[in-house]
Amino acid sequence: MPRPDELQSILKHWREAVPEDRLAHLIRDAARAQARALQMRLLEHAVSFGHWSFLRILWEANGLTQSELSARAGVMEPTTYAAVTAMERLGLVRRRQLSGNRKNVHVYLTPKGRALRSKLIPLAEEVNRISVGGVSAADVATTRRVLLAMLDNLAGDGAAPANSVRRVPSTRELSRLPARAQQRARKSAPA
Amino acid sequence: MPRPDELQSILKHWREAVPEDRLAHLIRDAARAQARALQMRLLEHAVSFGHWSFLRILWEANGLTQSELSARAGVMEPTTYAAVTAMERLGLVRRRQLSGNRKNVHVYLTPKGRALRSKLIPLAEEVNRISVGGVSAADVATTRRVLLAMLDNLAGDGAAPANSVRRVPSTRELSRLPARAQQRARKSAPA
DNA sequence: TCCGCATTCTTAGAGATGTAAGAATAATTG
DNA sequence: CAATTATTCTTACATCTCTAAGAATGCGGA
Repeated sequence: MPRPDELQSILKHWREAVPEDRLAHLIRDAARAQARALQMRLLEHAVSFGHWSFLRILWEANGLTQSELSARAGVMEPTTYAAVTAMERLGLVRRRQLSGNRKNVHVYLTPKGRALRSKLIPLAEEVNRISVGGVSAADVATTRRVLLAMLDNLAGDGAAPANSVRRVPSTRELSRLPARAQQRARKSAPA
Repeated sequence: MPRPDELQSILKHWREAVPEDRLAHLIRDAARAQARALQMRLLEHAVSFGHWSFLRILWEANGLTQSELSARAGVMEPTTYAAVTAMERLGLVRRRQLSGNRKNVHVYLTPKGRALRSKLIPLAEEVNRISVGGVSAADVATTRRVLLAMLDNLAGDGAAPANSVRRVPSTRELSRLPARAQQRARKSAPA
């Protein structure tokens, strides 16, 4: 989440040196800028950016299970678990199990969680309005279409080039060295 | 970093329910999909996605200080510090102080770090090629222009609506409750 | 010149997210 | 029906990034 002055610097970077394939980088920067803009606004309502995505799903589909929530949010279950736990502590949602199934945990909005909707949605709309200010609707539509196409193109990736495994190669595998080292460093000065 | 099957589900979501202002969400998903595609390829060379951005900067400007690196990467200094430490441990870079200044720490690529360039750049180009497959150059250009405009629009944000402070309102401030709780939970079952 | 402020690096710790693995429960099938 | 398999939640731990604060160093004005 870069700060405003750094955004300026990033902008400068984009205006000056835009070689060739930097589209991916641009997308990343734009995503971060938007996330930051929204987060600043959400914080005034004591909602973190992480919770926003889950709240938004629940406003549309209250009572989903945690795994359904995970799928819709596009994150793994531990992420959802942590977020739901935090939101429950903040009184925004409640876990409940329905009779007949002791495995599934359904997540329900509390009145407080539901009430946030009318406050938070306008903030997202404001950020959107600011973002696309001065951009024609046609260009926004094109951008949307291109991003969708990219998502489509990349969704097939991962199955991939046949010449190697390349199937979610367990992040650890090779980062084990630095991991261990960091851990060692941390533990060498505990209390 | 969602998995391929989840990407499918995300895609479906975008094709079916695309209400109004979801552009921000789309940008986020696209950024994640691209990051993931690149990361999978980088891992085969023992490079994490986090290191990639720093390496790329150093290939263009070897010997920057850590704070210069931070500015160019658009991240805070602790992030850079951690990444440089990890990369140093992996033998990709070396910290060095120039005589005349004992404060600034310059970061230099090792031969190993430099050699990665010719291996890694093609991977990024491949991801880019896959991403924009089937999209016209004109549409890509439009997308680039729109994203740049968005970045521009959002860069001014943060100074903001005059009716409230809204100046990087210290992420902690309100998330203090859940934070404490998590900490408590973690410490209640240590060794 | 020297003192105070600014810069730079570093440390501490929180939060989001991921992978891996465990436990409980449901579903399926021989 | 019982045993195996799959699903769901949970825990553990790693990584990346941030904010906050400390320490060392450099710099500029009284």
